[in-house]
Amino acid sequence: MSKLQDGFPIFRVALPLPIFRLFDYLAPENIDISQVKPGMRVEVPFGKHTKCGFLVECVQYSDIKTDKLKVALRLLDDVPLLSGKDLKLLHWASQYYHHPLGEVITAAFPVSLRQGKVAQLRSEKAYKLTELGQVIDSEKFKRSPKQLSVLEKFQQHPQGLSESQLTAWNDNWRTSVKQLLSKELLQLTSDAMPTDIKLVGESNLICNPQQQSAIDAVRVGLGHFAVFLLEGVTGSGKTEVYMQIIQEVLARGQQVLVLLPEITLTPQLEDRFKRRFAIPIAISHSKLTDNQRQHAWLSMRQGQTSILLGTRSALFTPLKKPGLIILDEEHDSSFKQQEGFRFSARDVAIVRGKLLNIPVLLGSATPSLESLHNVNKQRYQLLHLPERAGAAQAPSLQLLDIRNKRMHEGICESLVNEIHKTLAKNEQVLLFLNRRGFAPTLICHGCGWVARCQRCDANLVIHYDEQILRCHHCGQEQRLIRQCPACKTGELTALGLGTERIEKILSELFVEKTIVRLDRDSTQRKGTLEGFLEQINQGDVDIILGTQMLAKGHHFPNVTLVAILDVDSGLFSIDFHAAEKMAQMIVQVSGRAGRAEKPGRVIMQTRQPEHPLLTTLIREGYRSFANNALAERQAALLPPFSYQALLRAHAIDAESAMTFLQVVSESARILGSSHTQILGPVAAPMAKRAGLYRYQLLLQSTKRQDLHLLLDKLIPVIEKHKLAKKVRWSLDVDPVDLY
DNA sequence: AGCACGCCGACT
DNA sequence: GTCGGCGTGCTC
Repeated sequence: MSKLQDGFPIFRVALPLPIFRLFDYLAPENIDISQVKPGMRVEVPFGKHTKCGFLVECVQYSDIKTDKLKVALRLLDDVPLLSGKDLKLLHWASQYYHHPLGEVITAAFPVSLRQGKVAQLRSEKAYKLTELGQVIDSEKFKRSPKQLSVLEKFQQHPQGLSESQLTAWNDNWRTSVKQLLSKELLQLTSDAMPTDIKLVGESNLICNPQQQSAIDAVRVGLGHFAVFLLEGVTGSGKTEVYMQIIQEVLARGQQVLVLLPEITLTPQLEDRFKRRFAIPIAISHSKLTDNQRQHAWLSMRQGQTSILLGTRSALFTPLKKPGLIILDEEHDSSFKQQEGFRFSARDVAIVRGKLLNIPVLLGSATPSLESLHNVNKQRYQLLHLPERAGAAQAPSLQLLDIRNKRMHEGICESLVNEIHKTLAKNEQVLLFLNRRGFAPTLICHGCGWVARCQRCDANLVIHYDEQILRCHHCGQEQRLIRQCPACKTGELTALGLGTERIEKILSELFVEKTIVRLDRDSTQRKGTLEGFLEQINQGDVDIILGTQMLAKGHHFPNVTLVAILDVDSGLFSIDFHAAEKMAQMIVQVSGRAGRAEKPGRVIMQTRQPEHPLLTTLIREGYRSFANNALAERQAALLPPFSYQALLRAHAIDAESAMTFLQVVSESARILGSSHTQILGPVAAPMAKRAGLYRYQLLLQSTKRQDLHLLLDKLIPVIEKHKLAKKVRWSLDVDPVDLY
C-alpha cells in the first residue's frame, strides 16, 4: 500500500492482455499533470518489454508496494483519441461482456495506433505528368500496357490525381506509378486537389407514403436517442430511406456511421452513396490495409469525413460530430463477434447511441426476434415499409413434398420440370443449397467405413474437382482415395449432396444451359464473384447455384424461380436459434428474385410439409412466424425472455476441460441466485474439433442483473483455477451460437 | 499473452 | 552428467 506525495500521481493503465487487472505506474517526471486525461495512450515498461497501454485514471494511491512500481515511459497523445463518452462505452462493454478492459479498448483502435504509432492523418500524395510525360508516344509502351494505361489516365486528368482517386480507378496503380516516377514521366504535385470529380450527386427518388413517414419519423428524432426498426423486404426501398435521412444529418453538419454485416455488401452501398452524395465516404473493414483503416478512423475523428461505411469492427470509430448510427441487416449473426471480445455490434451500437444521444436505425427484411420483442415492449419504434416498392409483388412461397417422389439425385422431377418451363421463358433460375463440396460423406458400400476427420468429430467432405477430402471444421485435407482403407475391396460411394454435385447433375439435366456455381470454393480468387455477378446480370447465365453467399445482398432481377433444395436440414437443431435463422434465410433467399413485371416463385423441397415452422412462414409470412417463435421462447423462458452466458472450454484432453467446468459450475451453483440456472457442463455438440476436446457450461437467468452479478463473482474463480492456463476458455454473453 | 523459473526423461 | 519438455506463476 503506498501513498505518494501530492503532485506525484500514479497512472492506472489498461494493457492489452487477457487479464482483468489494471497496472499501476508512477507518472513520468516533468509532466504537466493537468494535461493528462483518461484515454491517452501510454508507453510503459512491462516485464522484459515495453507496451502501449491506455490510461484509465490518475490516482494518488496504489495497492502495489512503492518499490514495485515502475515509471511510465511517456504519454503518446497530447489529447485522448477517444471521447469521454466513447471511453464510457468501452468501460460498459468490458463489464457487460466480462472481457478485460485493455483488450476492449484495443479493439476500438486501428492496428498501428494500438502499437503506439503517432496518430497523424497522413496527407495524401498526388501525382501529375511531367512535361516529358505529356508528349510521350504510345509506341514505346507496347510492352508495358499497365504503365501506358496509367499515363493515359493522367492525360485525361492534367491537374493530377490523388492516391484515393487512383485507387478508386484501379487497385494496382502503385508499381506503375513508381516506375513512371523513376522515368521522370510523372511527378509529385502539391497543387490543390483536382476538382474535376463530379460534385453534384444524383437527386432523391420519389418516395411512397410509408418510406416518407419512415424518413420523417427518424428526421424528427435526430438530436436525441431513440431506436428505430425499419422493417422492409428487399426492393422496398430501405436504402433510399437511409440516404434521405443521411442527407438530413449531413445538412445538420453531423456524421453518420453505417454498419453492414459483411464486406461483400460494402461495394454496392458505397456505389449508391457515392452517386448520391458528392462527398468523400470512409470505408472500414478487415480486407483493407491497416493504413487505410487508420485513415478512415482518423478522418472521422477529426471530422474530415462525414460518412463511414464499415463492418462490425468499425463500430467504435470515434466521431467528431455524431448524428446517426445505421445498422443494416440487423438480424445478421455476423454482427456478433465470435472470438476474443465477443460483442454484439447491434447491441453495443444501441448503447453507443444512448450515450451519444443520437438515434440508431436498425434495418432488416427479417428482423431478429430480440428486436421485434423490443418493438413489442415499446423500446424501439417500428417503421414498416410495404412489401415492395412500385407494382412488384412479393414472391410466392410453396413447399414441394418430395416424400416418395422421383428424384434426380436431390432434385425432384417436378422441380426439374419447373426449371425447364422457367428457362423456356428465357428467365433465370436460382438454386440454393447450403452445403459446399461434392458430397458430405464418403462411405464404403462393402463394409460401412466412413471417411472421418482425425482431429474433429466430423466426416470429411468430398471435393471431387480438387480430388481431395476436406474437413470443413479444421480445414485438414487429404487426397481423395479410391480404395476402402478398411476392407480394401468395397466400393466407395459418395453419400449426400453438395453444390459441386448438384452442379454436375444440372449440367447433365440441362445440357445446353449455362450454369454458375457460387460458393466459397468457386469464388476464392479475388474478383471472381464480381465477374460471375456481372455475367448473371447480363443474362449470360441460365441457372445460378450456390450456398449462403446467395442469401445476402445481391439481387437478380431476371430470376423468377428460386428453389431451396434442402429446407429440412434447418428444422432439427439443438440450438433454439435455428428456427429463426432458417426462417430468415428462406425469406432472404426468396428476396433475391423477381421484379415488377416478373414476380418470383420460391419452391422448397421438404420431407416435412406439415412442419409448423414452414407452414406458418408460408401461409402467414415472417411476422406471424416470428410471433409464434416469440411465444414459444416465452413459454420455454428462452431469450429474449431470459439471459444467457456460455462458458466454453477446450483442451488437448477431455478430462481437464471437463474438470475445469465442473469446478466452475459448482462455484456457480453456490454463488448464483434463485433466478439463475446452471446447465451443464456438457460436451459441445461437436465434442472434438481441430484436435481439441470441447465442453461448455450454460448460465441462464430470468433476471439480467442476477446473471451479471454471478459472472462478476465467477471470473475470479475462473482466473484463479490452476487449469485456467491449460484449458482455453472463453465467456460468451448473449451467445448466438450454442456450438 | 509472453516470459522465466523449475523440475523430470532421453541424449552427446 | 546435460538439453529441453511444458506445468506454474508473474507481470505494476
